[in-house]
Amino acid sequence: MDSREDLTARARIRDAALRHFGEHGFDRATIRGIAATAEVSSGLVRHHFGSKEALRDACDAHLARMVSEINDRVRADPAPGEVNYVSVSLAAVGPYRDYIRRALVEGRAEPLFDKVVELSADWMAEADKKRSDRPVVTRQARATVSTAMALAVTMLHEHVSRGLGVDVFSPDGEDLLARVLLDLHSHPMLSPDEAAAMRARLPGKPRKRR
Amino acid sequence: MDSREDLTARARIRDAALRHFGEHGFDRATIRGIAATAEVSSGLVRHHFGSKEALRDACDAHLARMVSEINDRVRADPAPGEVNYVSVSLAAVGPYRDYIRRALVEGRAEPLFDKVVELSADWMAEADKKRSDRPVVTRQARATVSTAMALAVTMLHEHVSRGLGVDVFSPDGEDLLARVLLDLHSHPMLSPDEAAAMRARLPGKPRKRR
DNA sequence: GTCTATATAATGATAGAC
DNA sequence: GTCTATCATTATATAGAC
Repeated sequence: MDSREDLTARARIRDAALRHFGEHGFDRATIRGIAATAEVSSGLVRHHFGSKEALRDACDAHLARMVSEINDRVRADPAPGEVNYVSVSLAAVGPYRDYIRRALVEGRAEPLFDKVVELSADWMAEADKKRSDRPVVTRQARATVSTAMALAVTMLHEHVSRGLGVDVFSPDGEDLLARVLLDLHSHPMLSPDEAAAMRARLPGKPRKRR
Repeated sequence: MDSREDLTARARIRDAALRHFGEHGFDRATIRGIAATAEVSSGLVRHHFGSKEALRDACDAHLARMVSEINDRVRADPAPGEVNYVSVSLAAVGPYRDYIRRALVEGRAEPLFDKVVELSADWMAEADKKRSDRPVVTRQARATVSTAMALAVTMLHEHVSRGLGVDVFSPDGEDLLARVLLDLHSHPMLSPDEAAAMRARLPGKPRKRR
């Protein structure tokens, strides 16, 4: 959260909003509470942002900017074939995790999701080179679903933590999670033959690549 | 939603609450709105459930009962090696999709999640028989993460729909999604060697199975 | 840019009649 | 079991002073 104490009031309000929205959700969070955290009056919040909705929009926009920067940094980074492209992004985005989680399930923060899909597609393009059979669906489609799956653990972290017996955001949890993901990602649920058979049994007419 | 018109007022309120909570979220949903949908007075809601929170608890409990029934039905069903165990559950639970989605991301509806994990673990036990190498993590752990991933598309359906270019809950979307999942599940992201190499590079000390 | 004070509107909870 | 009426709280939005 920019960690400096001498931020403009506007920035302090925005950061406070990010925290409150993340912690309590948009509805439960109050302008007064945000103002208190930012150490300003509720009137000033209105002066700068106009309304609660607009304040949320400002939060989304700020996050999108940040994600763009992270995106560039990850791309520049030479770390090859890292499955953890999502973990990396999420780590960088750490303090905003709660906010992002809520935003995503509410269908907001589109630029954020789409950036991660791009990243995933890049990685997948590499993997596709080693692949013998031609994919039956576009890379974009596979990257999208793959991204959703990669975000699932974060989205459902309470349940995953319960199932794993350890908080997934703790060091132990991260370690265990990494091992689980490694196992899952190296052991396909279906053989190519099984997949083909199931695909043949699909109700819809055979369709074009989309 | 039990679809009968002649339900007890209590049941009508509960069903209306399920819809309102799902559509608008718990905070935004109002007792008055729920009462209106159920065609009763707001006073009666209080009479039957005491408070908004208690009403939500009743919704969760009702859903848990339903899921248990679905669970039993799926288990009894001879459909073998169906990847779609989640789709099946979700289809049966269709009208409550929005409610479930919100409940899950808020860390609620534990019994629901845990039941699906059980189902997933059962299916995985079958798959493990065909497996040569010994998994490095418990089946419970793998089933948990796997379940979270399987639920991801539902959780993030707006974003997935946007990425796919088609509503995932439409017939076309379901068809495309099925093909994507088939492709993803039959093409591991990592080879066993790669996975082993990455596991070796993991920071934590090698750990016991958990 | 920043504050205080107030208007206005909803909502959850409650009490009590039928 | 069901309703009407009302209270008390809380939050956003607003207006205007410094």
